[in-house]
Amino acid sequence: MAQNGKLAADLVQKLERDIVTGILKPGDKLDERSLSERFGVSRTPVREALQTLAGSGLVATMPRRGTIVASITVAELIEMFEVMAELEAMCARLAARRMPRADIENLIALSEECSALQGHADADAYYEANVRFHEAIYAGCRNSFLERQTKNVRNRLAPYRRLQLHRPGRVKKSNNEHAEILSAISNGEADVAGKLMQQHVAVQGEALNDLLAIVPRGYLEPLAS
Amino acid sequence: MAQNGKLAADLVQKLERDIVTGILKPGDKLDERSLSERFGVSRTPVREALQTLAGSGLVATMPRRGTIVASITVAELIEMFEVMAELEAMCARLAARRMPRADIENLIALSEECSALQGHADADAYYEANVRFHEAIYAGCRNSFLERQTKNVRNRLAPYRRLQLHRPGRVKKSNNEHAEILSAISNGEADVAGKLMQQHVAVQGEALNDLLAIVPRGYLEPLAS
DNA sequence: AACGCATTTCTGGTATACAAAATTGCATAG
DNA sequence: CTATGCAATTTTGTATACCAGAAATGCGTT
Repeated sequence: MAQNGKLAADLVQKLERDIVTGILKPGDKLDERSLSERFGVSRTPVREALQTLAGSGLVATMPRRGTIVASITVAELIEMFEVMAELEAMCARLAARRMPRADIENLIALSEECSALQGHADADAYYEANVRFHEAIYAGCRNSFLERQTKNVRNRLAPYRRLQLHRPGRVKKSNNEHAEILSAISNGEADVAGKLMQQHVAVQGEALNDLLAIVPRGYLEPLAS
Repeated sequence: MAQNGKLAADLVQKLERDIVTGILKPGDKLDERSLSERFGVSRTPVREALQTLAGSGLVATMPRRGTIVASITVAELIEMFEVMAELEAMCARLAARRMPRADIENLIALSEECSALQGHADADAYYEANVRFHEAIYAGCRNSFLERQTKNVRNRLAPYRRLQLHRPGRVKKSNNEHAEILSAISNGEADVAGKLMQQHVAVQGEALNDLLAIVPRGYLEPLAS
């Protein structure tokens, strides 16, 4: 997609990984000089990388004020989850119609992987398995543009989605929903799969309040923006 | 969003406009030096601008091979229209639920503007009115993230959508569909509005063949990519 | 002691210079 | 006459130097 030079491309990947995995948190400052020293390159590729990341929305740069890991407002968080739910629903609908049998078998395996990690102490392990399950469905929609678009929004929401796991009972409920979605896809029930996925991903009602309650300070912009 | 320096931001706007309005066509080469001379700036802001445009997908840059106005494959074209239809459908669904009365009045005016330009000689005039009608619905969904996302995909499809108008009979059919969509939104029938919009935007069956038939060479990448 | 203004310093924005890679054209050989 | 390979030129990628604007700090005044 956004192919820059080799150095810049490397930086994009590294920074992206650090943001998505939570090493870099929303609001963290990304100083050009320190980054260039840390990676042993000049400021130019660093700027190109930040530019690319700004394009995909993972970082925000204010003119003359520097670049930070994107932190969003509560309103944007709600908006993005609303869109995310609908994008994933579309993936599920299309997957129900298009996913080959072999890939569905694989999806079953990924679902079982999630179940196996249900009570696991390491929340990250479940998170990763969960990501693989969802990505398998993205791939199943057989629309690589939709797949990229969906992954992009998911990346931007990653810091916030990660928080949801820590809510007690969430993992078990999530697994049950996976099973239902899987069944709908397997039976080719497109609309059912879409609706279930939409509800699975959407954050509404109490769940939204719970999420907002555990978002650390700095993850969200103050109201005065 | 992607706030770069003043010069770069200007360039982004200008180039974006030229691409969306068709002055720059898919496959056109964007030489850094000529652009910098033409706009009277150095290569740095030009590169930043191209970087940003690459992020939004309007241009494609291959390492050491330069930047061109993005030209897509037939497969991508189909994929993008599929997603576009669904994004606009979501806008319409939400607009049916959330659009204030005053804005609906405005939407009616825009619809009439489209109708008035139906037989007009200047196809571009209708195209612009059509864009305003659709954008009013994007705004009506009251989800600015969805609005941005939808506009982004529409921009990328602009060079191809523009071609559709030239198909005889299309404009009249389009106007009838507008009226139906408008009515559904006005009555708060979310699912109906969504379904109608999805069908209005989707390019399928014969319409797809017609579109592909009039796409000029260079607008689509050769199969060997 | 506190508030406001000026100066300094730090960081981002722009320009330019340099290096590396790719394309193109010419020359030579088959 | 054509094809292949080498060289020259063009163009991108990276580094560095310079400039401008914003934040921070310190001094003076009230």
